Amino acid sequence: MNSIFETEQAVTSADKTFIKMRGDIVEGNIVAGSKLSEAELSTKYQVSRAVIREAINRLATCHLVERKANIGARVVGLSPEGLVELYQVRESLEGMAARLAAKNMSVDEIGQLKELLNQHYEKVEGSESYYQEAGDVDFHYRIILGSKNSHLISLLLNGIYHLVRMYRVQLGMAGPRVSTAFDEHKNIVSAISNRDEELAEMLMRRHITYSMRNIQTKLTNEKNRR
Amino acid sequence: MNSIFETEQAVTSADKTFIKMRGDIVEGNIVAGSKLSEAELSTKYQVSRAVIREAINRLATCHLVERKANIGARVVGLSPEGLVELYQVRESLEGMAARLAAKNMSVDEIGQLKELLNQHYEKVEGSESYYQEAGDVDFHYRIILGSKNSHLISLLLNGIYHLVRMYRVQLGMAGPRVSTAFDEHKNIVSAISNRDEELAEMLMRRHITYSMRNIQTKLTNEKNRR
DNA sequence: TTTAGAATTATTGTCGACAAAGTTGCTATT
DNA sequence: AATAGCAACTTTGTCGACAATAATTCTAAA
Repeated sequence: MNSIFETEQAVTSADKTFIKMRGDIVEGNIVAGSKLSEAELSTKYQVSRAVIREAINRLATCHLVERKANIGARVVGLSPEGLVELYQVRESLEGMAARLAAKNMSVDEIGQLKELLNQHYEKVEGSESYYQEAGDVDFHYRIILGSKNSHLISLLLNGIYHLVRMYRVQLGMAGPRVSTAFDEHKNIVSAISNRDEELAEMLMRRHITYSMRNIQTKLTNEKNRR
Repeated sequence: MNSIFETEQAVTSADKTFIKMRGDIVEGNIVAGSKLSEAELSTKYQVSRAVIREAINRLATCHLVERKANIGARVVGLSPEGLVELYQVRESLEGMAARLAAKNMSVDEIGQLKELLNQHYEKVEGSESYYQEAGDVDFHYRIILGSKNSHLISLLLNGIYHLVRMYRVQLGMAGPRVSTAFDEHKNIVSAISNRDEELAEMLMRRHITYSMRNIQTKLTNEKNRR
């Protein structure tokens, strides 16, 4: 899926089911806001209800579904408000991640990050609009991992990022903002390279804020079109 | 336990067991770093292994235990590094919470917050060293709730805060810093009251950083004493 | 016709048993 | 005596059945 790491190796049946379901939710195959029937899913994914229940619990910890006792689970709904809330958290956590990355990334890792940036540049130059998704995700992933803070990594990669992807995929975030985003990435790397924690955090926060505004614009345009 | 809200009403058996276990882990009745045997816990809490498993899963989402496939779960270990990582996340999230609280709290809520502060002041004046725990937690809770951001609230209250408490309880955080902290609280409320988002965030971040340094000091003193 | 209540149906929660994987300790060979 | 491999045992993972709770339907009274 995305280049660097397929870290999560599913060993147990619940693992696999969880990952499948998560994909189906993010991609919209299981529609946002819909109710999840354990029995139904059990036949659909060919596993017992026990593993479905475990999968649902894990999805709940990613904030991809919401569970209510004795009532059941529903897929989270997508809304402009939800998007804003999500990005506020993202801004906060990734800002900190950038700060810590500036502090904790090895020179080697920073070198690789610059290398990645060069690859992106070539893609942008060649105006292959490839860039957007995978590249951007890759960039952010490296910085998050560079923070070396396990809590942060877990919250972002196992939690928030799938919801972010869900918004991106289902609201069709392709859009421009490519070259702009590239410059922002470049400046962030520069700050990290200079070990300027403050600046790295600030730039990352701005970068994410801009990105949110970009999505919001599309969201409202989408609305007006109807 | 803490004054404002006993929001989490346990309806199902797994809920209750989860809450009991969480308490036992935070209090140290189940010792940090120890392995959790499902069978053992099953007899201890008088419920089936299924509900123990569910409870353990939820504990894992709070980062209170770590699960490995086909091997089992162990209670998280307490370490200086872990504490630092935890507080970095806390700084980031609660900073954002304070910022959003400055934006989103109603004048009424702000009034109540000031009221709370007055109560604390009386306690501090009368040199009842009551203050520390409950009061501080209460203060932070209100601001977090004041952010009106459901992700933030969930991450902090259902997640991080129990781990924070675990450190506090098990490393015996009583300590001074009472009057100092009180002034910091006052300034934060002041910033929120003035709707100064930037300042509120900055002050909250500092407040948490100081608090971490305070704990760290004790941790190292503790170490040297041995 | 509408609504309150009871009976029925469907869905989630809990349980004990079995399957699969991991761990430990023994045996045999070098 | 040390180690590799096998066997017994322990622990976690998965399953289907039953219990408890919520949703629905039907009936009866206003």
